[in-house]
Amino acid sequence: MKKASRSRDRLATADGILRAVGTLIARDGFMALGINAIAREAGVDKVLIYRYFGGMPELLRAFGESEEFWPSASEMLGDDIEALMSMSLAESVALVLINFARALRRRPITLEIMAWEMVERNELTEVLRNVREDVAIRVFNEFGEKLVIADADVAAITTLLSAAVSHLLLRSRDTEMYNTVDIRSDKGWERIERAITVICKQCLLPGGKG
Amino acid sequence: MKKASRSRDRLATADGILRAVGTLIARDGFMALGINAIAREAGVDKVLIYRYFGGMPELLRAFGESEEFWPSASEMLGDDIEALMSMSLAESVALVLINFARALRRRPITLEIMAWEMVERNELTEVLRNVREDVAIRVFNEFGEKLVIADADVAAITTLLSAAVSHLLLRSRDTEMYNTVDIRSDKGWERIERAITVICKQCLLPGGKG
DNA sequence: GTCATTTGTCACCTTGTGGTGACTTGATAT
DNA sequence: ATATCAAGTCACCACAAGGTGACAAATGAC
Repeated sequence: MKKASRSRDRLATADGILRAVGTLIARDGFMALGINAIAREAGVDKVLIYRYFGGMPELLRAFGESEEFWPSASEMLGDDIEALMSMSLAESVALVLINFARALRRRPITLEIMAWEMVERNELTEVLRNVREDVAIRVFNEFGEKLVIADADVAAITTLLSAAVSHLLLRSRDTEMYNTVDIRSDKGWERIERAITVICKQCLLPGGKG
Repeated sequence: MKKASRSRDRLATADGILRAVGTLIARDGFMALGINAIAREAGVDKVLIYRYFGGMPELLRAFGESEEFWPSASEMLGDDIEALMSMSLAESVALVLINFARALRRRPITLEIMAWEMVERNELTEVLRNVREDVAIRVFNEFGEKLVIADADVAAITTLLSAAVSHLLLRSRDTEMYNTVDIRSDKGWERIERAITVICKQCLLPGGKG
C-alpha cells in the first residue's frame, strides 16, 4: 500500500476528465482551462489526457459532443411547431426569442464558452463552434419564408433582439444591474421578456408603419 | 559605438511604451498583453516599464487616462443638447443610441477592452472600468426624467437596444455576417440604425399600446 | 574636472505551462 | 505461473511568463 493508485478503470477516468472540464469552465471560466488544470481538477495524471483524447482540441470536441450545452432546435421552437407557425409573425418571433433566452439562461457553461469565443478565435473555440453549428441562426432560418412578408426589416429587428439577449446574458455572469435592469433575477428577465414581446408586436405586425 | 543605446529620453520612452500598449491591443487583442510583449513591441527593456509606471495595473491606468477610448458624453448627446431635449422621447433615444453605435465603431481598442472585460474580471479590467465610469449609463441617466413618463417600460427597451449595439459591435470584430446582417459594412449598420429608429418610434411614442 | 543621478542594458531567478519518455503495477489469457 | 498489454506514476524537457539586482554609460550640478 505504498501508492493509492487509481481505480484502474479507463472509462471512469475518461469520464472524470470530461467532467473536470465542465466544472472547471463553470467555476473558473474558460481562461483557466489547460491540460495541467484539467489533470489537477480530475485528480489524474495529464499524460492520460493525451493518451485517451489526444490533446486539448480533441478533448474539447469530446466534451462538446458529450454534453448538451446547445439549446436544441426543439427547445427554442417549442413542442408544437404547427402551433408556432400558425401564430402571427410577431408572436412566434417573440416566443422563439424568449425560449432562446430561457434556454441560454439555464446553461452557464454555454455562456462561458460564448464569452470565450468573444475574445479568442483559435482552434479550440473553432472546434466548439463547429460542434453547435450555430443553432440560433438555424432556427431563425426555420421560418424564413414568413420573414420576407412584412414590410419592416424583420431580419434587422430580430438580429437586434437576439444580440441583445446574448449580450445581457453574457454580462449577467458578473454584473447584477445593467442600465437599471436586474439581469440576474427572474423579475428582471420578466421585464426583458415583456419588452421583447412589446417590440415584436409593435414592429412586426403587418400593416404597422415601418 | 558598441551599443546602439536608446535616445536616453525618459518622456519619449514612456510615451513609446504607452503607444506600444495601444498598438498591441489593437493588433493582437488584450490576450497578448503582458510586460514582455509590451517591452518587445516598444523596443524597450521591460525593467523600464516597472521603473516608470510601477507595473501593469499602473501602466494600464496611465494608458486609460492618456487616450480617449471612451465616447464622451457630448459625443453621444450631440452638440446641441437643447435640441435633443426638445425632440420626442423616441427621436432622442434613437439618436443617442445611434451616436453610441457610431462612436464605438470608431474605437476598435475600446471594443477590444470591452471584449476582454467580458471574459476576465481582474485588477486590470477593474482599472479600466474605473477610468471610464460607464459613460453609456451616465448618458442615459442624463434624461432620466423623460423616461418615466411613457407607459411602456422604456428602461427595458433601451437596455435591450444598447445591449444589442454592444453585442453586434463586439461580434463584428471577427464575424462578418450576423443573422443575415453584414455587421462590418456601413450598409449593414444603416440597416441597424433604421431598425433602431423604427423600434423607438413604434414603442416609445406616448399613446402607443404598451 | 568630479561626483551623483538618471537612463538604459544584461543576466538571472522563480513559476507555470504544454508535452514526452521511461518506468511500475495490476489484470487477463493461455 | 508467466507473458502480455493496458492503466497509472514519475521525472524530465523546452519555453515563456513576471519580476529583480547589479552593472555601464550618459547627463547635469558643482
